[in-house]
Amino acid sequence: MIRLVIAEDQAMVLGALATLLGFEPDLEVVGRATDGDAALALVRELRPDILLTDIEMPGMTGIDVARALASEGSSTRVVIVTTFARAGYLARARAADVRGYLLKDAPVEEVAGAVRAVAAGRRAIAPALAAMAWDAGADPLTDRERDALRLAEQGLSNKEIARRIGLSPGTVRNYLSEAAAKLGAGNRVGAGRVARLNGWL
Amino acid sequence: MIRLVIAEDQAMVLGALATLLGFEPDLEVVGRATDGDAALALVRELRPDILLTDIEMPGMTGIDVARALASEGSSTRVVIVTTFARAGYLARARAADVRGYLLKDAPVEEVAGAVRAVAAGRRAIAPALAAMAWDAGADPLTDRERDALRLAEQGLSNKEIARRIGLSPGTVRNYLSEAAAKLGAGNRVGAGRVARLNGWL
DNA sequence: CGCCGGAGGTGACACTTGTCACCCCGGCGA
DNA sequence: TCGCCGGGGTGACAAGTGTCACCTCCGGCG
Repeated sequence: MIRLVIAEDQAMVLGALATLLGFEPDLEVVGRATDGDAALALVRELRPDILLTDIEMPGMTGIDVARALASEGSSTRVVIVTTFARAGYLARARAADVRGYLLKDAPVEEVAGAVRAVAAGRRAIAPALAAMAWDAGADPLTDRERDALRLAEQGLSNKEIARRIGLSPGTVRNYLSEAAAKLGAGNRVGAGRVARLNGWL
Repeated sequence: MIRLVIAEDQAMVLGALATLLGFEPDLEVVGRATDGDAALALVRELRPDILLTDIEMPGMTGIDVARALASEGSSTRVVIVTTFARAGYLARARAADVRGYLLKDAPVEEVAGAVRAVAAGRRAIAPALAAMAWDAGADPLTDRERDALRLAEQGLSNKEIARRIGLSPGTVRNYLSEAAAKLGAGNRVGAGRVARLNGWL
């Protein structure tokens, strides 16, 4: 019997997934969470074989949870199920020792298959993802550039961004200009789009 | 027996929903679609009692489909299930004669309830949504402002936006400035954020 | 010790945006 | 007919942004 905790912020999807996976004879859903912090607590308490989690959730992301579990040597293996096919997410997931990465585009049956594969010590990466990761390359941004870009995305001016991250406005301009150049965009807005699309923000 | 077509672009969610609703004794899922155009074709062909649809899908949105059905006097009633609690979406849905509007945050059971209510001629609006629509007010943007904002969001310059929508760059500046003022933002980026958050884009 | 490299900063210049006042012109109702 | 919108446009100015060359500081490291 494979014991499973599921974390997913959309209650409807969580409920549906839990119910369907519960029908599988060899799977048992022992816990559910609707945010990252609850998921982490639940995994620590229940020590399931597998944590099946979304990435985008209130509080900790699924990747944050995976990283936390990895760093404390938890025996629970993590499978990520997410909406977004973004190369950067996959890269970060791999770094957090995530064993499975599926898209919500996939049929439900695939989830059960992936859970079994990962429980058996194998990996399960959606093929579309694997291909995309190949030709996407690594995140070219530095931490500072990422910070600046995240704020620029919200419409803040150089001056305001500078105040928030404790740099001078001129440096912020330089960073954003540099980021746009790296990402092949003409300005901060385009740079933000590209970075977000690739899962680099 | 209530006959149902479900449209939803995430195959996993579509499958889960269809399976679970199929278990309800009084509901029958007669068709599934993963994009708006397919959903419209399917509804025309099968004439179900209810179309349960997401908003954001490739091709036509769920609201577009609802509008098309309403304009051709279809007897199929539309229930929307979506991720986003955006007042503008709800307003447009109402204008398209949509009878139910739920969030994926809600538990699965609510969907069956809403489908039954709508099939019986009643309405079903998620309470959180109803409240939000109340204090959100109407979309303050003109069509031109919306067009310009949509392009500005992607990082295009005034000149490029002007070329695409056939106006002069100066006018585009005026529109974006006006839009930002209406939305209480300091610049086009902030204006884009606010508009998107409210479902006005 | 001296040098290097990277993080951060400055200043200058061109270009883009934001703001505002004002113009043109094709309806449309009085 | 007049007048008065309202959509679209112009021009000017201030502010913000993109680009680039060059500077400083500081922590390694040969």
